[in-house]
Amino acid sequence: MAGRAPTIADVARVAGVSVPTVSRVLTGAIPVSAKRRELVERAIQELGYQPNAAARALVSGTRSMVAVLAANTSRYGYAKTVEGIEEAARAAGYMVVITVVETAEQDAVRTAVAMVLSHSVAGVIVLDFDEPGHAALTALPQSVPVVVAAAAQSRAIKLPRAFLADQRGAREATAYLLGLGHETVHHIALPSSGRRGGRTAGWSAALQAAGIRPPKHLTTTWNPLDAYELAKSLAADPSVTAVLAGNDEVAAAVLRAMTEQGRSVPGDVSVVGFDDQPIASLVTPALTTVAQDFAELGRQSFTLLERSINGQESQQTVSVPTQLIIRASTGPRRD
Amino acid sequence: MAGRAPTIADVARVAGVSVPTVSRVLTGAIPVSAKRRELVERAIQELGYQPNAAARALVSGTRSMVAVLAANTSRYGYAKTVEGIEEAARAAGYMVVITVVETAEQDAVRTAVAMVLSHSVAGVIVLDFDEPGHAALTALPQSVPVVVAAAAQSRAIKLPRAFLADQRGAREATAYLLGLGHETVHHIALPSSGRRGGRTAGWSAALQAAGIRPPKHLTTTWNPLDAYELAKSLAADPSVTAVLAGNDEVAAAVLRAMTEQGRSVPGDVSVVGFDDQPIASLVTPALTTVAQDFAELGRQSFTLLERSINGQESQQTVSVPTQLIIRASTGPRRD
DNA sequence: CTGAAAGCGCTTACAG
DNA sequence: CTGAAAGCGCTTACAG
Repeated sequence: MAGRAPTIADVARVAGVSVPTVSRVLTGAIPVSAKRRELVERAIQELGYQPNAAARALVSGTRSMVAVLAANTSRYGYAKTVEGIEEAARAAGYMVVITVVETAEQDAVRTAVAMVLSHSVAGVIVLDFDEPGHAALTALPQSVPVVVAAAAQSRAIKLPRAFLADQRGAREATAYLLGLGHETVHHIALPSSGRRGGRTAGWSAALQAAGIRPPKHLTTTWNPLDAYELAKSLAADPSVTAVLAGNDEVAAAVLRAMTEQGRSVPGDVSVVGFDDQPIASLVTPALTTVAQDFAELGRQSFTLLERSINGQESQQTVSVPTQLIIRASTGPRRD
Repeated sequence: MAGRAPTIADVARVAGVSVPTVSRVLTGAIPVSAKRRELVERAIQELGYQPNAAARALVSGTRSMVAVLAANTSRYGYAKTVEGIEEAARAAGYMVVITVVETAEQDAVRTAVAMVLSHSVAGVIVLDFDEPGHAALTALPQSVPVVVAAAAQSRAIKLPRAFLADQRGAREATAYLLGLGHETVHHIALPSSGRRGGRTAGWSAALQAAGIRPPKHLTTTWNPLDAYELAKSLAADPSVTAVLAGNDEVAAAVLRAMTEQGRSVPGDVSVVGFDDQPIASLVTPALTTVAQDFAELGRQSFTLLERSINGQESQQTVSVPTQLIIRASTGPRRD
């Protein structure tokens, strides 16, 4: 393309000072006379000089990138978390590099981790939302600061962690449904990284607290069509009057399956989603859902990482609350 | 954290060879005897050595990162495009670093561009979906390979470009609606980077080809609630019998506004979305929509970028086709 | 095929 | 406050 980018030596030459002097005005640590400082600044302007991050990282160990390791980057919760990380990182002067870990298989995990490690990042945030994410977590060496962003508390790993209080959210939503007079609440879970996701645990806890034996929960994939098939079996069962879905898409699938089966929502059955995606208020009926602030999860994760990078250990775990948003898909049990 | 990462010098020492020899087995360009190669490989294994990408980039100019500049990373089309880019980049051995350009204001744009430039990336892909993206495009210097991923053809900028054939998709969808007997088609557009987005242009062209004067189109924001407000005004107008929405979320808003107004879909009004997000088949009625393959757009963009990086200029523009998916939200005009 | 030397663009002690 | 020197971890000619 065009000529090579200007270097610090070019700036020094134009400004008529030494290379270290330019470096000093750049880093700002060591004092430089006002006169030379101005000369240097002018030269930088004139040449459109940009410091070379690679050289800088090489010599000073100053890292200006953080990596995020995730199994996916486009699904709502994942994308929003990445967005929050990027926002906080950018505000702090870091760039974010993303690497997806497609599966939990050793090869995929190793390749991803090796890539990240070779790029001398300041730290890495792992989206421990699923098996691949969790596998990546365990494959990371101690040599780099790591924080985990999780969709649930749990896991014994000793690492700073930000998590969504989805267990509590599920408990509250379930209790709310029970309070509406439903005799039990059915649950369709999403695949998760734990033996049992936080939402499923919260749902189960709420039922048990009410003295109700949790019905067997169903587990679906990330493909809403699979959720739809599962939902049809629920729709065929007249004892099902309240459903807690793993996320809003699953909830939409339930809405549709119920409607097709001639069961009205919320007249015959109440449905609660998870996430509060933008579409949640637009489906018919508008979805009651447990709002999760993924962007905040991302921001908090970065804050934790920044602390770790700076050697401040401080608070190890931060929880991001959920909020039950009641709309039109839930109502009292009809006798 | 732990001790410093092993360097090429450590590997050389353990293997009992010189540093350049290690480098040679690493890069693979220059032949090395089988014996030493094996010694080196064993040492690499033993030490868990990872080449330092910064040092490598510094000396050889070998870049292993590509940047994506975008106004947003979490909305469906944006996130899917990034996903496609990441997938293709990873397969080719590149990492992707993302930077969001929040607004088209000079400050935001400059900061983002400077960040990217200082990180010696091999190239950059700009998501020219909106004003900030477009501003970033014009702020990028000639010194780095750039390709544009766009939601529409257009723009005179002389750069390799992959674009979604959304103009054609909108034209087909509009013609389909007209073929159903609707006298005209109304349109709610999303904000776009052009004076007039591809979808709007395609819609307008189809109407004109049929000798129909396009009604004034409405423009909404990315917030589905705004689309919902707009949709209410359309719902109140009995002459509206067919609506082409800017994307599936807008279409969901239209569905809801119509239903609330007592106008049935598709009995009274037909609605077509754009994107075919997973939720499209789950809303009620299932949405007829123009499917757009954003992931493919991302992959194609990367392929173009890779060519540019390797100095092969070849084909400058690639178009990713859309596909009209007919479901239940559209039907013949009822008299 | 292999090693000693030079150098990528920067920052950090070291002497003034 | 400032410049000459050394060195970060690598790769690329240069000589063998």
